[in-house]
Amino acid sequence: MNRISSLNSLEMKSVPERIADDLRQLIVDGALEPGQQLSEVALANQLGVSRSPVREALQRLVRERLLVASRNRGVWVARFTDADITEIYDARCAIETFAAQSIIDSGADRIAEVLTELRGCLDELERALQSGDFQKVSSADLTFHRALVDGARNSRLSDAYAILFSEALTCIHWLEIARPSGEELMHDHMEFTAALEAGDSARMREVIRSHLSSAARNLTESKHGEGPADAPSPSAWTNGQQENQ
Amino acid sequence: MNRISSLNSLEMKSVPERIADDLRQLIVDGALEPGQQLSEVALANQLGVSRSPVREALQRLVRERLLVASRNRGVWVARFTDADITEIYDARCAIETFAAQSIIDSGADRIAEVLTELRGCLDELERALQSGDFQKVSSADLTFHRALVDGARNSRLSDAYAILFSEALTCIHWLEIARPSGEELMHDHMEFTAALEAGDSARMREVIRSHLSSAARNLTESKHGEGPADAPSPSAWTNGQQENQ
DNA sequence: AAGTTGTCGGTTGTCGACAATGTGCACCCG
DNA sequence: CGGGTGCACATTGTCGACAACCGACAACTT
Repeated sequence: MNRISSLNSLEMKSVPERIADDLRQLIVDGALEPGQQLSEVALANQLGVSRSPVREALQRLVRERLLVASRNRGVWVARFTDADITEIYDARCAIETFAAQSIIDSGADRIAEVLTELRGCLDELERALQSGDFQKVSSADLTFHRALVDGARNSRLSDAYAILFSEALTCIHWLEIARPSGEELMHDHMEFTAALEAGDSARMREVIRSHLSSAARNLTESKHGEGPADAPSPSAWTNGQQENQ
Repeated sequence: MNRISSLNSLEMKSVPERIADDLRQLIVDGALEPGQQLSEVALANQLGVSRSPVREALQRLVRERLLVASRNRGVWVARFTDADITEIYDARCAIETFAAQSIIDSGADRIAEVLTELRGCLDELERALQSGDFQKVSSADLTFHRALVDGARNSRLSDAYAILFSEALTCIHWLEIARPSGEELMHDHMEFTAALEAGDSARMREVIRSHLSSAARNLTESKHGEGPADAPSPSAWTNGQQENQ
């Protein structure tokens, strides 16, 4: 990246986008409690901008399901249920499985290309595990899975996957017990790489399914009783109506 | 549904949501040309509201990829390339395949349930084909595929699929040549049902893959030279930077 | 006392005006 | 005549203020 393009990229992001990115990071890192209400005016004052860009950022996060909105009432940090966790990991499974198949179908060159990426991520993951920094481990895990999905060269799937991963990370950070052991993590990811290297679709499917379903099970099994007390979260819709906004 | 709840549902949707729904319908139906610019002020005046709700609606459609935005320049109706069509149908394939697998794994009861739905959609599709109304055929086709995906009981996948189908319909309406023959359509959808009834995952995968890839091929093969002349569409980004907003 | 209705605080929803930005064109200079 | 510069226009981006709305509590009625 040369000097000019790096200069451009400084102001590339719009204000709402930067606000959304910051808030997303706060939620994913667990700095904002599930069920906590966010006020447009409060955020606007805090950030020194008007409500418009804040509002736009919040709407984005609502669409990413990290926030829940109730019309004329407010927005709250999403509280993920077991059903949500199952949905998220099932959806991740759908995308990863297809991505793997797609890569395998793309021929040996593409496979080799992705394998190189994946092995780099694997090294990084090992270093992160040895450092014991959970933040780094999450990040390396994300990078690995994204590398796999991005290997399918499908921006729509990549975008959808990014959102799902944010949700998953949020769940993980609030259910700290659910951290998988380092050995299991390394083992699973090496299985990924091996199955891809072998070009074995069926095995790949099984590896992905098993990895994600065990991860989901870890999350749903840990009784998340340590969550914050029931905040005045959006608990008031009378019928089957979905959340609005 | 009693009289009162039907009254409630009149004002259930927010203004931005209704605007987005209307615009989406216009785009999907082909009433708005690809590459055509949409002005916030013009739409606001036309609808008798201010720019705020219009702006929010446009942002939603941008996120659904039916519109393309360029900061401080405007928004345009998306122009789908062959690469887009491939992406869209690949992504649909990913979701439908997983949904089918998920339904099959849910056991005989769920399968029977979905089969009932699907057979209803099949009847409707046949009626639509006999009527020769392409609008109805599209709608019946949509209902069928949505019934399959919704059968997986995964709201995240269902939402993602809805967006993909809108994109696909938009492509179809602008490439009218690409309409599949009625026989092929009925045949494919009956194959779906049969494979699901048999609970045969591998066959289901193959049926979905084949149906969607042939549909995508129809779209990409028809040289879409009949599209509108090059509008001043967003063609001005200097480097690999994605579209913004 | 139970149910209904009125009021109130707080939040978002909408609006019109202004500022900032990017584009295209005419102009100027070499 | 070509390349760069500055201007003018159109569009979005942002702002502050007001209106509409929802939920909760209190007062009222029966």
